[in-house]
Amino acid sequence: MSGVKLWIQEIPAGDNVAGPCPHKPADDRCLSCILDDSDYFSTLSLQAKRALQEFLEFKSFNRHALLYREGRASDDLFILISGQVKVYKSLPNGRQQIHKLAVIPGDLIACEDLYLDRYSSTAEAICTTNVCFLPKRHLPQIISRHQEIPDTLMRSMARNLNFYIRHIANLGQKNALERVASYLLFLHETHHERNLRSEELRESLTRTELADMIGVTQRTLIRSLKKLESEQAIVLTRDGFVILDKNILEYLSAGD
Amino acid sequence: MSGVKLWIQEIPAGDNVAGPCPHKPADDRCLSCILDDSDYFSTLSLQAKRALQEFLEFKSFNRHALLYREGRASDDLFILISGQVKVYKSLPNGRQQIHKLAVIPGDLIACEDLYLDRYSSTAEAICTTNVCFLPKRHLPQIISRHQEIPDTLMRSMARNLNFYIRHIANLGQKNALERVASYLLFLHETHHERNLRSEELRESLTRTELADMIGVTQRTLIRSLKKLESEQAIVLTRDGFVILDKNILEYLSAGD
DNA sequence: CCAATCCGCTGACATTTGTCATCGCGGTGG
DNA sequence: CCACCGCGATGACAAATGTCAGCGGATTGG
Repeated sequence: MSGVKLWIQEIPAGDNVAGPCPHKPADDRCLSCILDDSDYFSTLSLQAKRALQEFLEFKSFNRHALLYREGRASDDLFILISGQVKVYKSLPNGRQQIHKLAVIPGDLIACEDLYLDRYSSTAEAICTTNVCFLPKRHLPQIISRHQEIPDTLMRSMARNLNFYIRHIANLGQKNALERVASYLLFLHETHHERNLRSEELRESLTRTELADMIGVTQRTLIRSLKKLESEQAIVLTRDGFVILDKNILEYLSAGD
Repeated sequence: MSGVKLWIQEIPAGDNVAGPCPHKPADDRCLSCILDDSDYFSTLSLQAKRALQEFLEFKSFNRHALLYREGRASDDLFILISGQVKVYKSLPNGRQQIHKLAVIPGDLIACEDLYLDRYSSTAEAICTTNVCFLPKRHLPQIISRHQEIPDTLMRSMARNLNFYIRHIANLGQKNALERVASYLLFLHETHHERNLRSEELRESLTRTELADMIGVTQRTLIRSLKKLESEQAIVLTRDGFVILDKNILEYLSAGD
């Protein structure tokens, strides 16, 4: 895999601490701008950013393009810049389970495969998406020089673990309606986390994808959405939905 | 939380590489013996082990005792020495979802809460269990001195991520029978991984706990076990089961 | 020895979820 | 403009799963 080189705005020598990049608006090809958007990487020192810059490359994917495929040699780690990526596992019976949506810039993709020879999942862009990728073979070198990097990775992995645990609890103990309500609330949170204003939450997944994420069939998903609508919790719109009453939604997501 | 100090067998100066501890049989209070059993820690250098030793403490728990409780201040990281621990999350509706069983010596417990103020789950001993715990506040110091430590932690976290992803796929896309079959196969694998010989796999969870793990009710779990028995895949025994035909089990775990 | 308890197990029935076939809308390309 | 296709949506029915009440064996403690 190969891509476009990234660069960092030159900053007066001696300025070693992290800080917002001077570009206004942000430049998609400037590593500092990219990392400033990220929860994890924004606090990296300039040196660490420079070290990353040396090995990071930039690449674009269109809808339905695969970042990587389950079973292929696992060579790279990905950092989301913009767009959305779904990561899923295929089962012997042909079904798919989406276990992760990367939507927030800075989200790390494939960190679970860091120590595996082959990717354990498939990652697919669900809209036009920009990422940078970091060949894994360079990581030991980067890590040995910059202790902030493993710390950053560990923070990201720990956050992922918590996300998965919540997902497991939802899948294991909630019925379809509760799961759908939980997902909509989750979407609402990330929406705010990204500082988006609009009342309407745009849904980027198809009904079938959403069903594959929350572990039900499309039929059941739609039944649950209708139920939420009839309970006045949400309104379905053209390509998304609006939350009418967050309390009702929370009540329905908990189940009794 | 406080416990008993661990120690390391003195080894001639200059011997800096990792190696099996000379104790035969292994000594439960000797850190080297403990770590030798672990996939992750066994390769640590002697210096790193010594650094850990300084902060690790040993503690025992009886069945049903809690290592920590969801919502309490998250101060420690745990390493399993012997016994078994279940880690679960409680939901608003009163149900529990077990997301992790620590059964193999060296298993890390609570690493998902490393960067959180409070534990996000509850950990409970399901039999007499020995662990050591490491106060999190000492980690930055240990990490800055020994780069192998974050690497070890990351390996463990990556493995956990993969385990969770598989669990999510099972919960989301398999029916009860397939999940039960998958779990039994998983148990069979860990059994071998621990070099246990007996044909009979001892089940340490109650039916209800097992149900809480695979996300079904106890009623459904038993239905599925009976089905597996009637298909000649397994035989239920006094306190465990025997796999009669691994192929049948694999076939049933895949679903078509 | 008995009572109390925990746990595995079962039947009967209600509810949820999946399956399958089908319809219709909206976009897209010839 | 029309044919095609992907996607959302629906009804009817089948299958899986949950709920609840209850039985009985094993263990524990008096």
